[in-house]
Amino acid sequence: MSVSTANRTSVWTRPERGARGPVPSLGRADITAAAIRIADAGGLAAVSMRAVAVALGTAAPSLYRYVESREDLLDLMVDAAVAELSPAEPTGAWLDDLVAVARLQLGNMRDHPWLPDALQRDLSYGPHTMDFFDRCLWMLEPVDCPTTSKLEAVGLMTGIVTLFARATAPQQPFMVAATPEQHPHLFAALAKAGDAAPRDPFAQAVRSVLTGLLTAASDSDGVG
Amino acid sequence: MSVSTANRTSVWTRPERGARGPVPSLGRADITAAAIRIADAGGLAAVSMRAVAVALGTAAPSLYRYVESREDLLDLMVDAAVAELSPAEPTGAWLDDLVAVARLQLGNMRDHPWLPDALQRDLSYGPHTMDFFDRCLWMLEPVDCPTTSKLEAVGLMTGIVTLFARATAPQQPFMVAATPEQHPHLFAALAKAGDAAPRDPFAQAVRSVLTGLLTAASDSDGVG
DNA sequence: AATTACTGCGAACAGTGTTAGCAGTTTACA
DNA sequence: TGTAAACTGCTAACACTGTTCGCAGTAATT
Repeated sequence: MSVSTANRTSVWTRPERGARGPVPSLGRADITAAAIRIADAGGLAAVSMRAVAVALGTAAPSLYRYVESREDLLDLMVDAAVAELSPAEPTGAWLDDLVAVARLQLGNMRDHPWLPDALQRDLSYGPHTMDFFDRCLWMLEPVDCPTTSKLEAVGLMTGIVTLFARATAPQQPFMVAATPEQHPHLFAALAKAGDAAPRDPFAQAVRSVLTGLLTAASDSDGVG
Repeated sequence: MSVSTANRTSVWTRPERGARGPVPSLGRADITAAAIRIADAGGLAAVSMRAVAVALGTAAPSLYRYVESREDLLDLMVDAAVAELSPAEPTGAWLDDLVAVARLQLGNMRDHPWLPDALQRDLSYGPHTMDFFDRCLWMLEPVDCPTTSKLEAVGLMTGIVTLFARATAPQQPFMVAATPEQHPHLFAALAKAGDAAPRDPFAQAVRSVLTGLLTAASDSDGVG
């Protein structure tokens, strides 16, 4: 018996190779590794089928013997990247455990800056991602709340990590000039920027959201 | 005098048209409107220069008389969409004000499902987006904390809204089958899904993050 | 030995953003 | 007014993308 959320065909359900023809010179692992190397260097946009192919010394159409589409390849990349973060076992302090997981994720996205982009697709989770979710749910065992909420919370946590990963990325958002007449508050804010760095907005945000979502929260709906 | 965060050339600094040639048959507003119409119907990927061009009865290269690149067009689209949300004036209750703003944003992203995608580019903010930031900072005037933190908080709020906008979108994340042996906690969670819907995770998350980031937070690092 | 199923890949297709360059049009300046 | 400068609109084209077709070669099955 097994439980799944959909039955779309994906890389994970398709066998890696048949048993009839000549032995393939590549494997999904090779292709995935090459793609990740390219993405680490040049971003997700640099991962074209042709680029991956030349990195492997073959031609682009050959890749379609191993992968059904570029989307498949991106799914493989995500799962391979998620495999790199190995969260510790639960200690019982679920909030600390999950904040530690979030820190791991942030580091993972620093190692692979393309990861946020790859995550925001309509992706299909692979086995390592499933392991990851399972770990997080294990950590959340002491929490008494519906399991759907726990999954939601883990998903939102991951989302927030991507937000921070993006925000810390090299490029700064661009603004047209702010004038004191049209944008008085923004002008004031930009003029005296750099007052004092907040302590740890990342952990702060993660903790806030997790406690907010997973805690009984008697007076939280306020003005609704 | 003015304050800006960068001096990259962008749509906003370039004049809409010169003063020498024949009067243009289009304007940036027309092109932006057409592009938004296409994106509303078919997503951001459907917004190709050629598609926008035929929607306007012209050829693709003509658009480059009004816009320097597709990125420029996307920047215009974002600013036009942001212009549609007109947040109320501050009431003094900053948290409630901002939660209301977040709700407006969420509605805006429901009207324009491409907005999350367009927002997570390396975009350059236009005048309406500046107005929006200014409004938010105005709401945050009663809060005593560094202005950089306020800007960060508004940015993070917007990010969280995009996460929810995506999560509520039609497509469901896909998972390979979860087995009780390999993923015991995930299996249990998926098996008994649908216990009880949480009350309002959106407002919950927004409130949590905002208070977490903007409040003096005497005991917020808790168990750490 | 024949069949079947596979691999690897050159050629090609439909699509993308973008540029070159040209004819025609309007303004600015002499 | 005449002329030069600056602009518009657009056809053709370039370099790129993901992907499919179909063919030659290879290994396992029957």
